[in-house]
Amino acid sequence: MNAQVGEQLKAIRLAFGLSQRELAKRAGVTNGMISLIEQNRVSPSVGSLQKILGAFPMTLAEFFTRDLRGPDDIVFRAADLPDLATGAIEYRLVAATRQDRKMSILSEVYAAGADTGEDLLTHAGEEGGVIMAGELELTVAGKSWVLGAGDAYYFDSRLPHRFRNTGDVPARLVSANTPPSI
Amino acid sequence: MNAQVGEQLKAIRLAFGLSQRELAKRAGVTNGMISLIEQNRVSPSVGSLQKILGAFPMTLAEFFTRDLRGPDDIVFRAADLPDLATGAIEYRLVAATRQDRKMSILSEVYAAGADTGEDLLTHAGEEGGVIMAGELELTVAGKSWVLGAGDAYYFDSRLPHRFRNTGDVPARLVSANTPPSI
DNA sequence: TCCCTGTGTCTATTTTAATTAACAGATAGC
DNA sequence: GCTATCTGTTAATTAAAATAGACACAGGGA
Repeated sequence: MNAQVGEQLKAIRLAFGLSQRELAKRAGVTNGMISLIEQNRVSPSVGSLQKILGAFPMTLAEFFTRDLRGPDDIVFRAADLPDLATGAIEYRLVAATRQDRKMSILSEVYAAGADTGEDLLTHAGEEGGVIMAGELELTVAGKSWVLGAGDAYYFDSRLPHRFRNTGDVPARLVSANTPPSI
Repeated sequence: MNAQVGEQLKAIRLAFGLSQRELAKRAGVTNGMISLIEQNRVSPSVGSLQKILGAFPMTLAEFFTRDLRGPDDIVFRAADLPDLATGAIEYRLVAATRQDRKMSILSEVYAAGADTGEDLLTHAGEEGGVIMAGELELTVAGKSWVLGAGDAYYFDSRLPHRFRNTGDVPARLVSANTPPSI
């Protein structure tokens, strides 16, 4: 009789906005069983639990790891975003503490003249972003563009690339990359 | 009757160099039970499985995650970003034409009062974003927050969610989601 | 050879999980 | 108020998991 399983299942069910009967119907089990499990009055077989989780859908691995990563924060205040600054470039990572993120979202500020450097970046995955203010020069695979507010980019991160603020005011952008490179 | 559990337990037991009887003794269960589980002839209750794993020791989370260890355009000008607007919400998708994108990056503008609606959204994947201007109310799994410029969010897209501009000026944000939902 | 101790498997029994079908409380509509 | 429909809980029954104990096989020693 695992003391955690009941509370865990109930929390997930409520997060998905389902009633015991609704969940039971989708999972192909009885509502009574959901009730008993949530009260920790029975210890479901892993087969049954798997069947139930299938309704969300969610794997057993996700179920049992869910609260190991603490309460999954959803909202991150501007002041709380950790700054991974390297010199003249400010990188603020969204959901930095979240385990197993499928992507990284960054709020970036390039000071005037800031540059990722002559040694071009290459790494696995894809990345893209939208420029919010200022001017930013992007170089990918030998080509260069100057991007302004509202402009955007997207490319395969394996292509050698570089970002540089060629203007005289800070350049701001929001970028994302997957799988997470940070 | 989970087809994986038997093989998984057997592999771990052998990795620890234990016999069925030895494991059973340490776990406080019978050797016959270990035998039946390893043959997938029964689906152990999570309580029993937990008891057995306690002999290694190993958590349920570790048990179920163990084998989970397995010429495009680059720049898009603001004016060229296709607008997938639906009513009062403007969605501009970056790299819309790119094949097999691993994520979607969107530049969004919510007019005052704009709302994704009472029917909460749920879909596969993860999503996150950064608010650039205005105020936006985010509701996820029954909780609500009001986000301002610089604030950010990140959550599992399967959780029912909703965006709403509760302010009187347009709200701007950049969001990303993976795998692409658009 | 015989005995001992180890291995994993299997049957009959007991215990527990899961189902069925009912109950009581809350809410909405007539 | 009454009816309909939702919610979660629960007693009695059925189905399945867990136990106890026996079985067969293998490898060492004496």
